[in-house]
Amino acid sequence: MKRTDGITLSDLAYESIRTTILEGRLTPGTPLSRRKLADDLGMSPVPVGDAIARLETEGLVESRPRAGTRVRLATAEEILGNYVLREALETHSARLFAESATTAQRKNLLRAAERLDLTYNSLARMPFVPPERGAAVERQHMDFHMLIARAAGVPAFSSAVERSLVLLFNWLFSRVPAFDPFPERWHRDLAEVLTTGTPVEAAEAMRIHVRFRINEAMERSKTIAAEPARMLRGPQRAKSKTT
Amino acid sequence: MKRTDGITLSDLAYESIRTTILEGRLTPGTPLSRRKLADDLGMSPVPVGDAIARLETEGLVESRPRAGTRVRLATAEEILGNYVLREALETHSARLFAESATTAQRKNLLRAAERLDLTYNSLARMPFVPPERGAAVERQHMDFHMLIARAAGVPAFSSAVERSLVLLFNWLFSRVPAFDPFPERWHRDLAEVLTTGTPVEAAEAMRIHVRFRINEAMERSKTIAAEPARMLRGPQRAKSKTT
DNA sequence: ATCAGACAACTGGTGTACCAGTTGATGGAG
DNA sequence: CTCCATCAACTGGTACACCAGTTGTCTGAT
Repeated sequence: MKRTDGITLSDLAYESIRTTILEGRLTPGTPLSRRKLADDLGMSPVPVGDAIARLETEGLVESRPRAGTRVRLATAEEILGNYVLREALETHSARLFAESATTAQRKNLLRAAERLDLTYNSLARMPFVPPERGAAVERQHMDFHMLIARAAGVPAFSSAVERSLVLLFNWLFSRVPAFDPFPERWHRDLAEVLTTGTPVEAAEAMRIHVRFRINEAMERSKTIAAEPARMLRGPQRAKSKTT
Repeated sequence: MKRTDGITLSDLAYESIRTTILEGRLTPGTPLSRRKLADDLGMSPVPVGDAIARLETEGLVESRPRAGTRVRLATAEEILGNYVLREALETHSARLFAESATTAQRKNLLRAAERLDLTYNSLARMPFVPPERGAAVERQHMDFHMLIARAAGVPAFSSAVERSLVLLFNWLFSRVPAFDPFPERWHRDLAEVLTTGTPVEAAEAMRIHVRFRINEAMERSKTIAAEPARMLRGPQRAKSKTT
């Protein structure tokens, strides 16, 4: 997984592009030119192409062989599929946390939950949420979940959780304006079960948490499906000649 | 994830190398030369390097920047970490199967379980298991688990399960001689719970199944840890000069 | 004004060349 | 005989060049 040795240019390009996308500074649909990126990063197109290939397997980017590469927004099916995956990973994550998190980790989680709920509640009171603010809070939300996943101390596991979350939150915060109201103590209640409940209770609490988001996301996807398609994929040419 | 368009040479190389490893025809420790592979496949080293990079993120291959690439055997920690991931994925897989598999899928699973147990039992009676045979049965075992995972019909999910299984079974069937005795009806019993039990029962049955393998694998890793290291990683040079 | 057709610019994929770093064998010193 | 410094051969990473395919625009006919 991780290069044990010094980092390569390809790694550098990968990290750079990835964080740029994750921070929302590169919105879905934006075309990415291998050569342009190479110029910006001061390297040749080859390592950039390598990095893009990696991002493609992560689903963050879509590249059609000779027609360009763009930042990708997952399809509704994909998000749904990803949720299935996420339910598997996060319920287990919650179970492990309840089983074996240290007291320090539990305290930490409770604090993070409190902060997160505060943020969401303040957002809910705002008439309009600027995009950067929305992206920032989704990132905070993601960090909350990663706090739980990382507590197990198993990199293979937490990185799998991360991949799943990245796909989702990238999708979520690409369409920030409408924040569905969250329950006032949504994350605090969850954190409380995780820190004081049994592993099974923790897993079930997380399952409910995740499913709440599924429904919300699918609800949104309906509104979305029709409208931004034109922006995301370039027009398809039918065919050339009849003869 | 999947190239929507026609396949590239890089894809071809990836598939080729991957299946070769998975079928056990390329055992861990085998050095892979980008150029040699390129010659064999009739292409240039570039797409091969691309393929190798992808295999590296999967953990099937390890490449040190200018010192060669070899087929990789996961470390014991990694296998343990992977098992955590697998427990998450497979218990959910079992739950989903119990919830929503069709009757055809259920029948299919029962039949596969029967065949698999038969194979394992016949293997257990053999005084010596030839490596190819061992690899073949592990592949059959993997197919059994994939049958469950694929029933959900969610590619993102089943491919995650597959990645996890690949890492594990690649490890398992690289060391075939010692087959721990499995319970006579090990998989048949599991399949029965999955097809007739409640989702929760199915998940728990799978959890036990997976944990059985964890213990077995960790037991083995002790015997292994000391011995094959020399074969897997080349000797490290200390340093050059004292001056 | 509309639209089919053509075209120039650009895209990603790949072949070739080159580089610095690593390796394992070799040969000489003790 | 043992050991270590040396070195030729090979490795993966990267740059550069080139290609076929796609795109969006611009043109000219209707």
